Amino acid sequence: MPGQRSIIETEKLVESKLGGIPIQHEQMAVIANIHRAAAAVRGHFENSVLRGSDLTWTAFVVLWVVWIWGEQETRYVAEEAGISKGTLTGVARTLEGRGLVRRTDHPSDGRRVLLSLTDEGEKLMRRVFPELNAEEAFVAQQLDADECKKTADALRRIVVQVEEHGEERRRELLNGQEPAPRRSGRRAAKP
Amino acid sequence: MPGQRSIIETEKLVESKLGGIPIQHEQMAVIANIHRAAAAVRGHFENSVLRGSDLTWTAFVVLWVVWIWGEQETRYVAEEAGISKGTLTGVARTLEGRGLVRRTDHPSDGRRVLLSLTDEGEKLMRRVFPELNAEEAFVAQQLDADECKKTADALRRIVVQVEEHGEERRRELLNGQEPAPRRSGRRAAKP
DNA sequence: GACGTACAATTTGATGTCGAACGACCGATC
DNA sequence: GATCGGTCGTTCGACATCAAATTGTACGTC
Repeated sequence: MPGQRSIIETEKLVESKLGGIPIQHEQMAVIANIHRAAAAVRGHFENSVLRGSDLTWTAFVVLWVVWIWGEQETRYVAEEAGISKGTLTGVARTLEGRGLVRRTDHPSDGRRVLLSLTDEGEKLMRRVFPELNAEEAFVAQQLDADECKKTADALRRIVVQVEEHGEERRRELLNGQEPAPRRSGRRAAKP
Repeated sequence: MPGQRSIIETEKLVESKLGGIPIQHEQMAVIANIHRAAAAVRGHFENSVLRGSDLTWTAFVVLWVVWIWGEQETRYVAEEAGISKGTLTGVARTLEGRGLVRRTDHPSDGRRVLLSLTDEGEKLMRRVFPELNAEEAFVAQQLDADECKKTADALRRIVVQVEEHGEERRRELLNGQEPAPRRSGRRAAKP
């Protein structure tokens, strides 16, 4: 999955494909590498420590959030885990089916649902998390502590940039037009 | 999606959850941020320039590979795009249905299939790629060229580490046991 | 208490995601 | 020219993924 082709060669081809339209090379490279790294790391985790417990990366992240922060409303879990609330419904169902999490009705608000770990879920996380952290150290082995910090900081600034200015940017790009609907997704019922 | 909670607070909780087992903090932070950044950037792309053409990020990457490198065997496209060959089959089917790519039998090897862009696919990429590159520049706006380079390099080293040593590492972790089967996936047919 | 607005999670439909099983095919060897 | 080990893309099953539609609840106002 690391570009089998050289970066230089790729950029030359991109230039020629576009016939002189200027390209932001450094930005293109850093964004491409973010995706490569995320996929490679996720794959390594799923095929090492998560495989034995039959967890996907997403399922692990959800468990992690509930483990660290305790019983939480589902929308906070979704936000912390970085997935949509619709996705969380499915993931929570899977985890509930395996006896790792529990759903509880909110004591005072009938709309809300709380997620918490079962004893088995707690036990699993106490075992799996240190193993996973060891793999985090493994994949980042070639970076010293300072490089880790600087890289983490740069990535955080990208996240902040999208969070703070992304929505406005998307509005500007649309320039007044209504956003195109997504092709997939639920259709309106006939009345 | 950026941790609503503070890093410091999170780390304290992790410590207490584990009761003294030491954790690699810098590595944990950089890996967490890689995933946050990848998800945020992908979401921004899909909701800005890709939305109008009804492309997912994966579909765009596949188109990009075929656009830049020309007609290619599917296994190379999958590798360059960073997805499994099974996934590529589905994505290529979708793109073929929209008239953006074409499948061609390999001239001398009946097992292989070649992917290439249709004229419509070419036209789409000439229009969409510069737009997407502009969004790459937008999300990386807070990083100067040098920071982009350093960050891209650090991420590349993580990818290389996993590619070069991941498989061996996973073997060591198993320590001679056969790997656990994945729960999902095709089952063997009855004989 | 009926009504309306707002917000919560779930459902839905199309698509992506993986690894393993599978069938078609290649090339070599006998 | 039959067999055999290996490779290629596809199929399969379980799951993840999103946004929009939907259902249900909360909490005002009248």
